[in-house]
Amino acid sequence: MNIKTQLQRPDGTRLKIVSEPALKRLPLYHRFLMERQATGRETVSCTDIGLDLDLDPTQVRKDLESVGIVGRPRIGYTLATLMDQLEQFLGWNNVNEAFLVGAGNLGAALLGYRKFEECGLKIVTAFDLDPSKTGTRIHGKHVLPLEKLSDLAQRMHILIGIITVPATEAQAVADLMAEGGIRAIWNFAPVRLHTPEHVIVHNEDLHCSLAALSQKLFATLQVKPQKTGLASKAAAAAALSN
Amino acid sequence: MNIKTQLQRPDGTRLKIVSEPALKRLPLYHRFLMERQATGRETVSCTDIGLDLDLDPTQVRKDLESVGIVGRPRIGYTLATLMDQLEQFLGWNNVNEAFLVGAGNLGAALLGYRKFEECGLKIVTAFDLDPSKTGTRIHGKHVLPLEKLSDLAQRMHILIGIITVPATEAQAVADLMAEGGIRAIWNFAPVRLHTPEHVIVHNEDLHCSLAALSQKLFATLQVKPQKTGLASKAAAAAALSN
DNA sequence: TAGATTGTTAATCGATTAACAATC
DNA sequence: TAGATTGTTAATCGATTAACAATC
Repeated sequence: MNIKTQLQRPDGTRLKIVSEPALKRLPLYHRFLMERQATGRETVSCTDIGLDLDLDPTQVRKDLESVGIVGRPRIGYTLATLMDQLEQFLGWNNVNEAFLVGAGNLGAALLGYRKFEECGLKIVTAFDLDPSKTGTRIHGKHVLPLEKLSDLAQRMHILIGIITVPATEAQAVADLMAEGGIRAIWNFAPVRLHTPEHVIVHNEDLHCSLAALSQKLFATLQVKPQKTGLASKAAAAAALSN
Repeated sequence: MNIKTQLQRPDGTRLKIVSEPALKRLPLYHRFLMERQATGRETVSCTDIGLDLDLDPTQVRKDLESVGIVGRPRIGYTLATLMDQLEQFLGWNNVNEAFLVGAGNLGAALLGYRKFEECGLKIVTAFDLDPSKTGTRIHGKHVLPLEKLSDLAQRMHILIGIITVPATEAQAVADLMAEGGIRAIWNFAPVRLHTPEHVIVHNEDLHCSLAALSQKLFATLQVKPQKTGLASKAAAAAALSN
């Protein structure tokens, strides 16, 4: 079956294919709707959304359409309904249990981040190689020895794995996850992982992201020399002389 | 001046404009080269790189070309030279000092992450509103009260700010940063920030990223029912029944 | 009704991929 | 020389933006 065609779910509902850029915008829309809900308004237009998020209204409309959400000409979308539909589509009403491997600084931060649960992600257990960490709890969650991962993942039907180990260990962890039947890996280690075809990897590579940031900054400093204050002028000059 | 044209730096060197996707791949190339260096080989071809990173060789070549790196037909690129050129372009030989605001879990994790320094990012100080945190040190770095940020940023010519506060406070922090002459914000809070035109924002929104991941997982489970083991079949079935 | 907003099709833009000549 | 690999131009693909009719 072509991935481009609309898929049929077991219950007959159609599953729309939404492009990744569009997908990443949906949570932004939802967030804006929450703010707007506080104002008491009951409808929104794509113009409203686009204005706040600095996006083309047409793009917003296309995104909503791609998810199968329809509005009413002249009126826009009903706020509450739209929020529901987005939550539904994003799966925020369900719970996906996940394992996290690597109870270091970053791992601990993710374990302590409660907001993920609102997005349907529940990190249930952490794993680590370091015996000084295993057996402890971090933010209330058990840290188990790594060798238990694969077996437990299978028995608990865990589908999502989060990798926050150093780059050198990441591939080995990914292998264990694949072995345990995990189907999606959220990889925070700065390496590209090789996995079996049915295991998808989503890279959160802060190094790459940082490279993009520095470069954008550098380009900006070149193109638009600051015009506002002495201090900032000096700063820009200092940066250029690097 | 059109941002699309090649820019001229004060020293006459041309500054190439590289697309963001390409930019984010450059660190991956560098990483592969480091691995390869360990094997003792002295040259690489785009095919080698593409094979390891699962990228089209033509794309690799285009990326390198866009940065102004040239190779030799039939030979490829000299490993050491290529690494140097990438580091040069990415600015990893210089140091960019940065301020971080929000000494919570995530903030602390970033403060403790030494690898950023290899990429030219040095987080020099942290800031927080919480008086129980200010005055302390995290991973050796001072945590100062937020009100000192703007003034200090100006005096130290800090150009990069990192935001790891809750969504509700992020905009206020961004305003302070802009006031302090900061020109680039790495924003980990799940909100879109509004900043003056000359301040660029790079969003690292894990919520959005998670949405993309869950959705990809969901789509994969629909399209390719697992064929390998009983356990994983059960897992997939369980997920579908959600 | 008039006008704002959706729905939908077409145009543009940019990035990726393909093709092929140049070259070491 | 022969063949692998770069350099470079063209084709494809997908996402964004523009245009405009339908509609409440």
